[in-house]
Amino acid sequence: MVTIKDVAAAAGVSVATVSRALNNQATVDADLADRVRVAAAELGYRRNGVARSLRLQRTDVWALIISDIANPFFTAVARGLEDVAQEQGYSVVLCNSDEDPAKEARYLDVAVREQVSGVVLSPNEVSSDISHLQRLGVPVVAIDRPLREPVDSVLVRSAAGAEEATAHLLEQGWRRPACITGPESAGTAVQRLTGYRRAMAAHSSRPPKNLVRYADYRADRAGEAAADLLDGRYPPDAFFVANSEMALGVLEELRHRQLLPGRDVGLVAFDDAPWTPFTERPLTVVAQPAYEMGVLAGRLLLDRIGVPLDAQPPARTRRLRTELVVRGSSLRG
Amino acid sequence: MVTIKDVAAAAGVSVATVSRALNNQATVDADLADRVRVAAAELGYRRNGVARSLRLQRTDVWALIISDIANPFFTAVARGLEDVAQEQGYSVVLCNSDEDPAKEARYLDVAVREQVSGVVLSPNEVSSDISHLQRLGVPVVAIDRPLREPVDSVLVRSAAGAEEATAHLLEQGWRRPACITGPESAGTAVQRLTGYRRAMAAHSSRPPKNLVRYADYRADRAGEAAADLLDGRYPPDAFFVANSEMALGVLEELRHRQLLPGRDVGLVAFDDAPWTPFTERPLTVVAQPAYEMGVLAGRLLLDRIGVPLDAQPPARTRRLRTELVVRGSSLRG
DNA sequence: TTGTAAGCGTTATCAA
DNA sequence: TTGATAACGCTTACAA
Repeated sequence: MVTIKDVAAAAGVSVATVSRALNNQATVDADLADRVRVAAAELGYRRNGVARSLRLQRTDVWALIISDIANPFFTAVARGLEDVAQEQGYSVVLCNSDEDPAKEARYLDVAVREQVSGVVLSPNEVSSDISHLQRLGVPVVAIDRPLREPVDSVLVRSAAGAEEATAHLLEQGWRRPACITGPESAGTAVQRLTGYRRAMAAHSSRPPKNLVRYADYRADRAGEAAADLLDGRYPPDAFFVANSEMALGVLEELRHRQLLPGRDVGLVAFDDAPWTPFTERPLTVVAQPAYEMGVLAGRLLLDRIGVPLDAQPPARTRRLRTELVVRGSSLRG
Repeated sequence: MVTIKDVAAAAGVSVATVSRALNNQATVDADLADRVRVAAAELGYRRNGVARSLRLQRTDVWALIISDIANPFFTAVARGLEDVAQEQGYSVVLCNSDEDPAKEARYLDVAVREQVSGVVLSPNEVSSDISHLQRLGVPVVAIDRPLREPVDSVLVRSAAGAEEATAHLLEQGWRRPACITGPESAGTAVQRLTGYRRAMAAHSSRPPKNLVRYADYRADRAGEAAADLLDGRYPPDAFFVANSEMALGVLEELRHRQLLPGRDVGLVAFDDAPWTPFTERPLTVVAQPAYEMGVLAGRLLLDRIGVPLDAQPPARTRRLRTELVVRGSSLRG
């Protein structure tokens, strides 16, 4: 490995001068600086980031810990965050907790150990433990899902979006829309259910019962939930599904039963995805500004990095609006 | 920050003993080890991975640098790699090069600087520069796309898969299947085109011309390519598309023209995705064993990590078979 | 079995 | 403006 020492020897200067030259410090003579840069290039020197981090007690790395890498929502968030990061000289490393609290804890630990300078987290549970990061003063931004701890958060108005979606189904004339939501431990799942319930209550003083199922945000469990609902005593005639991945499971079950969305049943999914316009009946969705959320999270991080603990602003929460995109699957006939 | 020194003081031992105890070395007295562990837990000590890496000249981190995070193929690869890594005590950090050679170079540099102990890369170009990693003895595995340098590789039999897909279209009675492939710089794009050409040549001694377009593996460019083909003098009656993301662009263009796959045109995409069974006519695809590829890449990495340079095996290439999954979009009528 | 101390590669302080 | 040197937190000879 070529170290700063080798460069110093080659350029005939001290290691201190090399360090200063390579970090573009103004106090170094232009000629010397050139000589150093030439020597570094010739030797193929690359700064050892580990040593640098140890000395500086910080890195130029942010961690983005997401709960499902296969979910296009999170990949769009990642893009947004990364664009802000790159612009400011940070790198983003992505960690996939896979909806598994143990994996999430592992990656939070990695973030501490590797001294990342900021963490964006979509917590699996509102109770996820970020105390260690907080104690070290590493800024944390919760994204998509709320955290019990008071930290900066970028959320969507889930309840409002869910309410709008459910109201839309009712307006279309569907009588018994069911709700398939995520796990009870996820704040978003609860909020989307709340929105659904609000719309149902607003539409009728005695809303139908037993039309709610908790799945785990995964396709197959959502398919089972749909089957269970359809086999019930008073089956639903429409579905509000709390994310697009679960919509795939529901679509499979409906196809299996030869029920066509937009004709035999109504269907709206929370969360857009690239494929949603191309299902047999294009899918009506509640779109989230995922990319913007990533950008916003990055900005919140930047606001805190390098700011002393006593000058940190209080925790801020940004709640972004969703947009109902009506396509075919929610219409009647 | 709580350091090993604080733990030593609290436990009344030396830092060396703390280090040994926390690394489960056999040579340390059981009682003492317990005392150390208790002290560490009470103080909330976490080992500083940066300092450790500097001393050991290695980390427990692998980098996976992929060319498109929104592509489900790569997310499945990531899952496979991660499962192997976790099992062996490594963490995987994901970097998204976004089909941009500059970003890729940036992340390769980050990998060097941060001293990751292994890199899995889906190169944007066959000429991607990994020389620095090689010089340092950091094992590299190329995945999905070949690299000019001799490194371990996990590829699929792209040409064979493409040939099978195209032959299937021809067998179904489509006369003029077009090929929309990826950028010329990507090895996979070239191979898939080769397979297409092979099938066309095998089927007819004078295969139709001007039916090939290079897009960049992105949906919108593929849509434009489809439009261009359909507006040509002798338009195609079927499409072989080199990945599933581009299939979305083609689907959009077809819908725009009210052409239904499986009735008015034939359509096969290389690369499966979760949504492919749910398009208006379920999409026929060439499925790749993405998860297994990730697992394999991890195993190849493990074979080299910690092995001295002179004991390293020669570069190995694994070529995995694809599977043609016939659904509706390639059928006729 | 335990402790002392050197050293990983860098940056920052201080003196020249 | 430059150089010598200490320090970041850890692991590991080597000594006791």
